[in-house]
Amino acid sequence: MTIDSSQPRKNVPVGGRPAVTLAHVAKLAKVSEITVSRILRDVGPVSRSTRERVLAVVEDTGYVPNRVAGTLASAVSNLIGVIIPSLSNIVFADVLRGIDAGLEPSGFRPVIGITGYSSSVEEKLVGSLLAWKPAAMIIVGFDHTQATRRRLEQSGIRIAELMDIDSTPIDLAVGLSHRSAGYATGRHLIERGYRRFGYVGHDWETDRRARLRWEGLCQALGEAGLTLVDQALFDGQSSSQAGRAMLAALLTRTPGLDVVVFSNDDMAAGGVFHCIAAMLTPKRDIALFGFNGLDIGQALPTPLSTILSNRFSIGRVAVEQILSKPIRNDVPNCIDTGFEILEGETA
Amino acid sequence: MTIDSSQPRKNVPVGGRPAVTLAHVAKLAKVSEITVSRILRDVGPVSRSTRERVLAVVEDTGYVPNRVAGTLASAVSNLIGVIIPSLSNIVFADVLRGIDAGLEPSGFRPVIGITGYSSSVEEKLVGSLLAWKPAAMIIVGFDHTQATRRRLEQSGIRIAELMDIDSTPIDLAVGLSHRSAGYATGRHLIERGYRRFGYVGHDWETDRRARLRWEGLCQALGEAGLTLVDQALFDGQSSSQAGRAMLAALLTRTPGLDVVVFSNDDMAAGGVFHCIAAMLTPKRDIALFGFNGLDIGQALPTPLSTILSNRFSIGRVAVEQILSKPIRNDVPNCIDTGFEILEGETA
DNA sequence: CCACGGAGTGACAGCGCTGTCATCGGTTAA
DNA sequence: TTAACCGATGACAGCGCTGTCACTCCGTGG
Repeated sequence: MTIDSSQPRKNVPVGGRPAVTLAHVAKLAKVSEITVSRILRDVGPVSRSTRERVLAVVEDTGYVPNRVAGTLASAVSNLIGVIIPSLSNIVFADVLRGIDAGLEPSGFRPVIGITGYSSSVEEKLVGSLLAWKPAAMIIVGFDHTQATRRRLEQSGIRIAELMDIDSTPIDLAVGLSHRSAGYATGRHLIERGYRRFGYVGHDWETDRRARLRWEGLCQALGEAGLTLVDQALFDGQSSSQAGRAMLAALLTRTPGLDVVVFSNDDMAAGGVFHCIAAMLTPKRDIALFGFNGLDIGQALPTPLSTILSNRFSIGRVAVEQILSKPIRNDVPNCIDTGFEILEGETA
Repeated sequence: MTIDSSQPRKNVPVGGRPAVTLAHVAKLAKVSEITVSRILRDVGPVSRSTRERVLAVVEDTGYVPNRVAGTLASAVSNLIGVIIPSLSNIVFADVLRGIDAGLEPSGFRPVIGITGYSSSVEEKLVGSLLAWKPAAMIIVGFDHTQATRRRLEQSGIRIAELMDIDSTPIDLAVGLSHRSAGYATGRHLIERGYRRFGYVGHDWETDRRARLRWEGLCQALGEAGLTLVDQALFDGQSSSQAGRAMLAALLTRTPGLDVVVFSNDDMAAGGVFHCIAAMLTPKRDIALFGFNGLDIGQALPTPLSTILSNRFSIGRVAVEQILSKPIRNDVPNCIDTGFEILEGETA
């Protein structure tokens, strides 16, 4: 079964044959285009016999519906814009997994953009993704430029801002309170008897959430009449290597610390490695505490004491919310996916 | 400056105001639509004054071009379909990063699909991504169903198959020879004097590349008159936890091994953790070797001996190839991104 | 026997943009 | 002076699909 290509057509992939269109299928099945369209979308009444005949032709020709045309005609897209800061950090990969998992049954597809923590890149990405008329937009964080925020608001589509519920979203926020998580870390460690706190972190200009946790921690310490004795901040993105180096530096500079809180598990794993290399036993010699609950932390010789953030859920819940209600909330809505202290063996 | 919405229009996002269109901008700037289009795409001759006037209106109205319509009209899309098996494995996240990095300057956007290592899911994804008429398709691996392969071939667009150059691609393959990497592992370890080899792996029904490396390893051993003394395969995806448990099991079952090769760094890191917990010194008591060259392996107390695969490059090179030449190669082309032995301190 | 309703189908007009060809002054070379 | 030419602009016809409305049958109930 071949395609009539007598009429001139544009629909020719750069190096290939003309693509099969609805019109071709309709002609071959001797029905109108709209009938084929109805059958493929499973809407409206169609007789069994016509349906079967048409589906046979579709099968034969290998027809692939053109969603670009379909979206233009119906103004209903099955794309979801997704903007994340980075893929180097497994946390965002987890969120993306959750998004994909939530999207999977619905047939929606994520179009992604990676900002590299730059809000000007984010602004460009928002424009370029919005140009595809996505059904919704999912974006990590709240650090948008004025223009970004305006565009998102004006788009009219549903917007989910993820990770964080410490600010007011445009439409929907899904995440956890990083300030509370930091506070809980402080309370937990104080209750376990630690008093001389150190902190090892990474660049928090780009990681506002790490900073929020730090603030929560300081608040808990303050309420207990304690302070952070010393801290070492790595000037760059988090990594195990950085955590290892920073802990080494901190312990040299300020001996006598009880416990060191890390900005996240990557950094904390580095801390554990430093201890092993320096013949220090975590907890007995120095307690260590992370954030995120990554697999790697739990596989360490001494499982890391940390806080589990439900990254996967954050992505998934956001998608479920968005798909379940195509119009925005009247008032911005925050969904708390919570966190959980993992006792571990390092604190 | 407001939009004339007297005419009936469909272009109304589910809960919002009508969107600004080219026609609006054209009317406000008192030029034809095509002129606005030309200005925005920066094609054809346009006088300085018109350009400025139009751009001012664009700015004022916050006009966002509709790429859906543009793509339909011009048959030129700026989407790239990307299909990967998983995001839990940082390796694929790295490839995706490379893809994004390569795409970044060009304005192309990746639309992603995750198969979960299922080729029937892959088949569905290929259909659903092809429906968006992407400019090209990037897909990890060679394990496609017949139907998937046919569709990809017929699409006419450029197709890059990543990670692996041990098979013949449809159009372009970018990756490394996993068989060679396995072989190189074997040679390297034999040269260093190891003789009693063990292997710890994960489910290789789903990870064909791990199996290729294993085959290469066995070949090297065979050529040297050696064999794999014993191996432990974890029945599931790779993880540090699995590597730790499997190494423990293997060493109990078969004492006296010189060296254990792991299916990848995640597994090998678990092996290092087991050694630490069991008071074994890597290399002195038992040598360990991984694959991938992940950051985590290098941050370990004893840096992992492993092979660096250039995941980021794989993604990036694939994109560069695809963008530099919009039509397929006459004969399938393989690009070897190579690998590099990282000596480390565990073997 | 006729009106009525619903199942099954199609004609037609766009969706918002771009490719193509035409138009219209004004400048340059002959 | 005239033809050729170029820069600047626009008219128009789609791209492939779907929303809308209309039409044709049939079976049913009054």
